[in-house]
Amino acid sequence: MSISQPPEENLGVLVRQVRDGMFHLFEHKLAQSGLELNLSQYLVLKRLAYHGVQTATELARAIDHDAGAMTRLLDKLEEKGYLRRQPHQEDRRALQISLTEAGQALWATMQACGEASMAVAVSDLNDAEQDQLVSLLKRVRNTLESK
Amino acid sequence: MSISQPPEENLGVLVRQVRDGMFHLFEHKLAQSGLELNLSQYLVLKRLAYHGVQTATELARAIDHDAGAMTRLLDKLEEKGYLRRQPHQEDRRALQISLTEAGQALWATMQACGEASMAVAVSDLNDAEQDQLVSLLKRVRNTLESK
DNA sequence: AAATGATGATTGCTTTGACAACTATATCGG
DNA sequence: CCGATATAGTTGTCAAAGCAATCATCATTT
Repeated sequence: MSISQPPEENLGVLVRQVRDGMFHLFEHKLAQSGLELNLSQYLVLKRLAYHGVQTATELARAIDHDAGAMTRLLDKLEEKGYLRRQPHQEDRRALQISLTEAGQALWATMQACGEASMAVAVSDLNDAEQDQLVSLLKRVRNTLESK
Repeated sequence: MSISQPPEENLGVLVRQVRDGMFHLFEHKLAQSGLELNLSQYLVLKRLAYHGVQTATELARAIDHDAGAMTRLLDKLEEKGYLRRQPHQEDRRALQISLTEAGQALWATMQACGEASMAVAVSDLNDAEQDQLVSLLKRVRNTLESK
């Protein structure tokens, strides 16, 4: 069966390698652009750019992070002036986190890095193959998240 | 184009989710079996089980780890009695690392965890689809590692 | 309305892994 | 053979992320 034949070419190893490869490529591109940010911070900005105001919990879930890690990640981005924390209107426990002007400007640059990295990663696949890959990965992800 | 249409369904996010999903499932299965080991340690044992004696550098490269991280990882596994470090015969800088009896016994148990996790992950794909997925991922990986 | 339990955010603690500096040994150019 | 350089492994330091505990607030139940 397809699961465990070759010593180090199985699905688990491959997914890991691809993930790490994309990760390194992306962080390299960020550094090249003079941006001192990491992937997690990028994902938070992306989420805010696409979904507008969010709570810390929403952000944590979106990027699959611990709440404590999110607090500290937000500290850094707020400190650098890319986002602001405001009290939530209806829930006094929660925050309303949004991008500042600087954050929105930053997002444009980072988005370019993200798209460039992705383009490199899939440069050997045609459109149909890309769709196929995405479709297969979605099914695996859905299987996994349904435990 | 297929790269960046849906907000959070692109290849990068998916690879990340699948990798994390498989990772958590596997570590959960290890814990269930009463094994206090993590994925990296598993990968080292796997490498030793399949390739016999290895140097620390070979192991580090095999699991894509820093040399310093490898030293400490080996410390833990040696301390628990799963492997031994012996001086290399031809190169006095290097080590010959091999599994102990306990390490080989442990490997059998861990292998079962690994295969069970993998089986869950791909349970929604038929054999042809699994091969397709592996093939596409290999191409992406090869593209990435050729920079 | 009070009590109980759930949720949002923060903080302290720990583990993991990267990076850099260092030592010892090996290899290569002259 | 000798000096320069590269490689193997170890160690110190750091940042990122997970977990547990805490506090405040919300929701539910009676």
